[in-house]
Order: sequence, then C-alpha cells, then structure tokens
Amino acid sequence: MELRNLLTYSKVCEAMSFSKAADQLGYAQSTVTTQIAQLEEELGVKLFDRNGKRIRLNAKGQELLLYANQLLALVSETKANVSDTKTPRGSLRIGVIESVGTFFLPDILEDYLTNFPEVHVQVLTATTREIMEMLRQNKIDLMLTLDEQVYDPDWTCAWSRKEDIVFLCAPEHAFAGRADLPLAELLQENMLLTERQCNYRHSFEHICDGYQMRPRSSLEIGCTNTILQFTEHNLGVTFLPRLTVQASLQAKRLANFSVKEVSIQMLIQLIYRKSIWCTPAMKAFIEKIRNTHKNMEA
Amino acid sequence: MELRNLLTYSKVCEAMSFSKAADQLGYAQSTVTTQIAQLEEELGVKLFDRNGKRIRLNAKGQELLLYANQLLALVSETKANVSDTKTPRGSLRIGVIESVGTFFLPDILEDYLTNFPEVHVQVLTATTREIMEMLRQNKIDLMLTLDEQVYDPDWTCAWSRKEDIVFLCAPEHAFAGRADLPLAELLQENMLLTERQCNYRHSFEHICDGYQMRPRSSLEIGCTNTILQFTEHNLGVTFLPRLTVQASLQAKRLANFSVKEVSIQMLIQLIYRKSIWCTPAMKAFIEKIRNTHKNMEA
DNA sequence: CCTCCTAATCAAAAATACTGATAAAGCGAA
DNA sequence: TTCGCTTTATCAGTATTTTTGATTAGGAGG
Repeated sequence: MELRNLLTYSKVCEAMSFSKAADQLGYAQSTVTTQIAQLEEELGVKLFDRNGKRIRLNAKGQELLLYANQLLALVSETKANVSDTKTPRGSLRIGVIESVGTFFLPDILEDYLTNFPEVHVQVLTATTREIMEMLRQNKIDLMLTLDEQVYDPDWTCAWSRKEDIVFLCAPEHAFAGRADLPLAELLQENMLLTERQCNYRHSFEHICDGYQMRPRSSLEIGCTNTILQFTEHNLGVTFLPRLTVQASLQAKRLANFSVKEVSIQMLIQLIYRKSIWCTPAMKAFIEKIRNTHKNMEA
Repeated sequence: MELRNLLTYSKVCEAMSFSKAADQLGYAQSTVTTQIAQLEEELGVKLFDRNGKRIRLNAKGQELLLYANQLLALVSETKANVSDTKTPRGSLRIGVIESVGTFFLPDILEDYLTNFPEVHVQVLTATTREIMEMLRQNKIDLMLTLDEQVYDPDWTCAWSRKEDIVFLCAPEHAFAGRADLPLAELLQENMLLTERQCNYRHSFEHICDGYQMRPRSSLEIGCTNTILQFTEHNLGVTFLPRLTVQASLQAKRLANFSVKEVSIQMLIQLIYRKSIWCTPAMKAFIEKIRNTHKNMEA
C-alpha cells in the first residue's frame, strides 16, 4: 500500500468516478483502474460496488476512505513541519504560447535560474487551448497566456499585464508610421498571419468580419520570429504583440502603423490552479515576474 | 513521499545503521541509501548528520521519525480494520532443504493449494544455513528445517516433529535387517553421502570422530532421490531421514539396519520470525501441517 | 434500437526501484 | 602513521513496476 494509491483512491471517492479522478490527477483512466485494483488486491476486499457504468462505495470502501484521508492529512502535516518550505526547489513546469516563450520568458528565466539553481524549470510551448488543458490536467504548474481576460473559478491569476497588438511593416513600406490607415487599404496588402489558433489573429478576423472583409494572406507562419524576419524583408505586413517587436522597432528594422477601425489589446496572465499548493518555486517565479514588470500590471 | 521510504526510514532510525536496516528489510545497502536520499531530496532537508561511518539523527530527522511512525501505525490500523484478515491470500514463501522439499512438502502443498487457491506459494530449496539467512533477511516467510533443535530468540517454532535418521541398503545387501551392526563394520562399506553441509551427515561424522574413524565414500550426492536410486541399485549403503525412505522401505526396494554405536535423531521444525505479522496464509499453512501430522509432534 | 459514457483489460512503453561492484572515508589497532 | 575493518555514497546495468493507449465490454438514456 503506497500513498500514491491512497491519494488516487481519495480523489476517486471525491469525484465518484475513475475517469474524472484520472483527469484531475493527470493520469490515464487505466492507471486509476489499476491503482484501485492494487488496493483491493492488497486488502483482499472490494472497495466499490460496480454496476457497469456507475460505482458506489461499499462499507469497506467508506472505512478505507476515512483512513486514507487521515493518512493524507498526516502526510501534509509532515511535509509542512519537516520540509524546507521556504527554499524554492524541485520542479517548475510553465506552459506558454510560442510568442511569450520566445520574447517574454527568457529575461525572467535567466534571472530565476541563477537565483534558484535548485529548481528544475520546464517550459512547455503550445497553443493557448493546449496549455489550458495541461493546467487542468496538472501537467503544468503555471500558465502564461496572451489572450482576452481568462477566467475560471478554479484558477488564480497571479499577475497580469495589458499587451497591445501592433501593426508592423518594413521601414521602407508605404504604411510605415501611418496613423489611422483605413482597414480596406490594409487588406489590399499581403499579410503575414500567425497560425489559425492564434488569439489576436482571431480578434482581428472578428473585426474584419464586422466589415464583411477578409485579410488576404499567402503565408501562415507558426513562429513569431520568422514573421518578424519576413516582415523586415518587406514580404508583407503583419500584427503582433508589442513585446515581441519592441527590439525590432527600436532598432528601426521594423516600423509600426495604426489602423483606423482596429484596436486590439490583450492580456498576459500568469495563472495557476486554486486547488494546488503554491510551491516556493512557484511563489518565487511569480515574485520574479512582478518585480521585473513593476508598474506595468494591468 | 511513499510509505516504502518511511518504513525504511523508521528501520534505519531503529537500527541507527543503513546497512543493518537494509539487512532487516531484505534490501541491498545501496537501496536504503537511495531511499533516504529521496526523502531528504523531497523534503529539502538533511535528516542525518553523517560523520563518515556513523550517522546521527538531527532535529528535522527526529521530527520526521515521529511522523513516520505515526503514519506507519495508522497504516497498520488501516490494514487491520479494512483488509480481509481471515482469507489466506497473497504470497507465501517457504524455505526448505532439499529432502524436506521433496518428501515432506508435496502432500501438504497439494492440499494447501487446492484449499487456498488465492495464495501464491513459492518454495525455495537451499541448505539449512542458507534458508536461515533468508529468514533473517525476510526473503522467506516460513522455514522448514531438518536439524538439531534450532533456537533463536527472534524466531517462533510453530511446529516440530522428531525425525529418525535410518541406515539403508539394498534388500539383497548383507546388512539388510541387521541390528546393532558394529560401526567399524559399516565403515568398511562404500557409503553414499549427502553433501558436506548436510546436518545429519555432520552428526554422523561427529560420532565417527569420537571413535577416531572416518566413513569412506567415493560419491557425494546432493539429491536425496538420487541417493535412493543408487542405494536401491546396491552401489553403497547410506543413511537418510526416515521420511524420505518410508515409501522405498514399504515397497521393499530398500532395507534398513541399525548401527550399534550410532543413533541420530533430528527435528523437523517449522519456524517464522517473531517480528513479522503471521499472515492468514502462514497460519493456514501451519494449521495444515499440524493437522496432517497430528499426534506426531515432537 | 443505437449512441454515449464509463470501467476493465492487456500489450507495449516509460519510469522507477533495486542490485552489485566499487569508491571514499572514518574508526580502531598495531 | 598505515593497515584492516566497517560503513555510506555513487553509478551503471538490470529488474520490476507503473503508466499509457487502444480496445473491449457493459450499462444508461435517449
């Protein structure tokens, strides 16, 4: 009998479902089945009445649940009292979208890693949809979104910042520096678009829809950096979060312009699940972001 | 943090030694080192002051020990209350010497296995010395010895029976049926001896020593059955525990005889460690032996 | 009846626990 | 001190266990 099994058991009882518990614990459903089977095997007792689809705790099962929860509580107490709860250590899994991972994280991580060498950081890059799923399934500890305001009652937003989406072109392009360019005129141009799942591309297309228009594009590029390169080489115009282009603008490799009908502002949010314990490694990361971007919160 | 680690930790604290704990738990020493390291890693805290050879619990270690013992006690309570403590199930590891394994166990096991199909029985055949070591190291649950009286304060003898060592020859051999054959005369003969570690061979040689004599033997055979075959074919005379030759005597394939100066009686003992919990599977096995050999206890 | 949803099963893959050999390091004796 | 003894640490290789993913089976509810 191992604590792993008891935790799974407790979750199963709470959710009254093997598959829901699996989801919450980040296991496959078959894993939960196996773990419960192990408990039953070891104790020589069935814990659930199975009726095809539905499960119900039987007497022994209820008794075990009491013990399991006591044990798990005692383990928590043990950890709280014995473990070093101040020094960040262990692992920290951060889910981000590509642009944030490339242009926002590096500065922070460099600092974080030197300050807390005992933390093993893992950065997982995926689409917003995917990282949200990862967070739900406990595959990541923290998620950095670039999106409209994200809200979920199970989640805590630890930090957020407004982020403008800006229109960009090569410095020699006719649009460079233009203010209030009519949308119709923009859409004459070839546009370099991010991948279909991208939030701000969605927002933009939604606005276009409102005017019964559509951007023309021969290129869809998943990598923000590549879009930057292409735009610098004047292969089209584009729009990207300001943070990704700050450097290019300052170096005058890119110019920006504004479009009359379009103003997109998104939010960078740092989110974790309410139900998990916010580890020192997480706390330190949150603090690091807050300090690095002081006076820039949303 | 898993209970396995906490049990190891508790044992280490009890023995104040990694290697002793490893021995008691049936682990390699490196396993204990690793398990403790895991605990320390996970808690981010050193539990022992290491001073090369000696280890000493530090403050955090002492605190953890209290919790660990509480947790282990609670686990025991859980098992006691939730698990089916009546039906024999799980595994049963029995250590025996070859002769007992071949001639004593089969009848009992056949019965046992049909009665308790949920028990996975494992029979480990080795020398007396080896099975004693296995018992100490928790590699077996029960040990069946054929030896002089075995006593260890850590062990419980669940059952025992006297066992004569009898001298045997082919029915056509001159010794067949002889009583009080002089030892000197026996030693003229070629003897089929069991392997050097064998208890009753030891006893016999010890007696011979007393008379400044030595058995002559061109053959040492580890397998009791083979000795029986050879003796039946009149390739020598031998001595074996009565239980191994009962059938051969009755079938008149062998004859026995007695030697004036030699009378060896040994004890079959069924032994388990006091410190472990006597599982239902063990209890049932003990009962089975007691019933099968009713009125034959030592 | 069919569809949807859930748990069980099982082979394959991944993770992890364990071992055995060896190294390092302290203790005690010569 | 050095030598031998004992104890823990380290590490590569192995064994075992855990987890997964695909599939099956078996209701529940339309």
